[in-house]
Amino acid sequence: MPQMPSETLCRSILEANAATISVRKEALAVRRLQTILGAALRLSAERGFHAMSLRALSQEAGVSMGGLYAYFDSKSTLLRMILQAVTRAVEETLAQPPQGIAEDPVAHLDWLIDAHIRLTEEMLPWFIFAFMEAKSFPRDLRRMATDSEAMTEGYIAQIIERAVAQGQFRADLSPIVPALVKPLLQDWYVKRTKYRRRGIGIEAYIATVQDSVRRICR
Amino acid sequence: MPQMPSETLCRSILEANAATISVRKEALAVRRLQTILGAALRLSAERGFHAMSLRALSQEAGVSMGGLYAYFDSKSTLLRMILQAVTRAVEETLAQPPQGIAEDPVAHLDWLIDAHIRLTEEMLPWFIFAFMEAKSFPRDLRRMATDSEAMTEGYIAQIIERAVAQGQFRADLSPIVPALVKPLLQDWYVKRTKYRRRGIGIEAYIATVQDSVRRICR
DNA sequence: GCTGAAAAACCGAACGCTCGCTCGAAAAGT
DNA sequence: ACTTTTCGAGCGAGCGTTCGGTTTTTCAGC
Repeated sequence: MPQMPSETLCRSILEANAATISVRKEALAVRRLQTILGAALRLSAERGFHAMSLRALSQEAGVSMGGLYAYFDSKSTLLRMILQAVTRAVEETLAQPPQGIAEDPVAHLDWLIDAHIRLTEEMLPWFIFAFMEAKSFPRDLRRMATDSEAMTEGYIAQIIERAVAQGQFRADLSPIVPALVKPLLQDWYVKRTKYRRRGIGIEAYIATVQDSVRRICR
Repeated sequence: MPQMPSETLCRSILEANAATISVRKEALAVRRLQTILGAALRLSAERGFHAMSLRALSQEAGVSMGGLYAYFDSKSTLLRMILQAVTRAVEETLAQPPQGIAEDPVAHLDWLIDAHIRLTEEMLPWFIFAFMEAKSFPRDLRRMATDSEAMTEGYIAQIIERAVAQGQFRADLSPIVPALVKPLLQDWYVKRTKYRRRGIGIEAYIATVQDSVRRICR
């Protein structure tokens, strides 16, 4: 299973949660976080986060029960860590389009589709986790997830608007269209098994989504 | 919250699970099933099926613990009941297109989109449940869910193929396109809250999806 | 229409088990 | 010697499930 530089990822998680993590040595903490979070994602993928017991996590990660609690103070904090990492990754990625691309809305839209799908590919287990678990948990976390989603849709809507203003997209476009792009991006990781089984690669998928969105809007 | 003739639905569930339901009087059993399943869907919507305790269900439904077990022999049987009802509803609906519509693939596709979205609207809590819970449970149930999804996609693929053969859709259509229609149908109930908040109605949503799919394919 | 006993439906305390979480002690690191 | 990290048995709570007893319904015989 492919993975983002999970060391970088875990280091930023460590920073964000320094208050609740009692291990002081950074290098050690980062390494441990990687194994713990990796194990948590693996087990959650099987039967869901709620069904994953901390005893099972302890065994899978090779860390004792007490050892786990040096890295989070409750199971739901563990959930929060993962969800925050995912939303942060999306925000950081989409906020940094390549120089000058914003001037050509159609190219910008193509880039956004490409960047989003590739990001979810790099962090596949993280995104699958976030998508599957976000619904069944505390208010504030659910808010965070929907806010993040709204942000993505906002980007898309802005780009489309600009394209309409420049006459590159048709003017009578339904205001619902920006909302329909997101599920097309998500399907790549939500139904990942299906696409893998059919031998559909990421390049072909990206190209199809880009082409479809352009056809809808033109 | 709107609902399908839940009496009819529960009657068919009763038939299908007659073996494990110990209550003999049909009218009574159907009524009770409605309240139990209704309560189960309501509670599951809050924090997920796994997080719903049977004690909470017992209270919400106004039926004792022992009383619940007259209608299912284990919590996962309850899950099976709901999932089966949903997949059956999809199968029955899509298998019965209006007379003669199959001859015009484009009209057929419009009808399928319309019928699918309206069905999920009628049975909203059921579909939300199936979508959110299907992943975290036994192999055979997951198979059932993915098979049902594959069936829907199969219908779509067939219709598109016919439209291509008749020259109504372009011949160089990506084979990925049929897969992309399903998430557009699903978004209506998966992100239902969002659309409700924005005041987007089912008619507008259906029209946008139909139009988008046609534009992708032409 | 009434009665009474058999059948059906219903109840909820109790059971065994697993859960998230704690904490005093052992081990490792410096 | 002292701080940091790791350990895992043990705690109370809550879970799904059971089952002996109670209530309600049914219906034959009068």
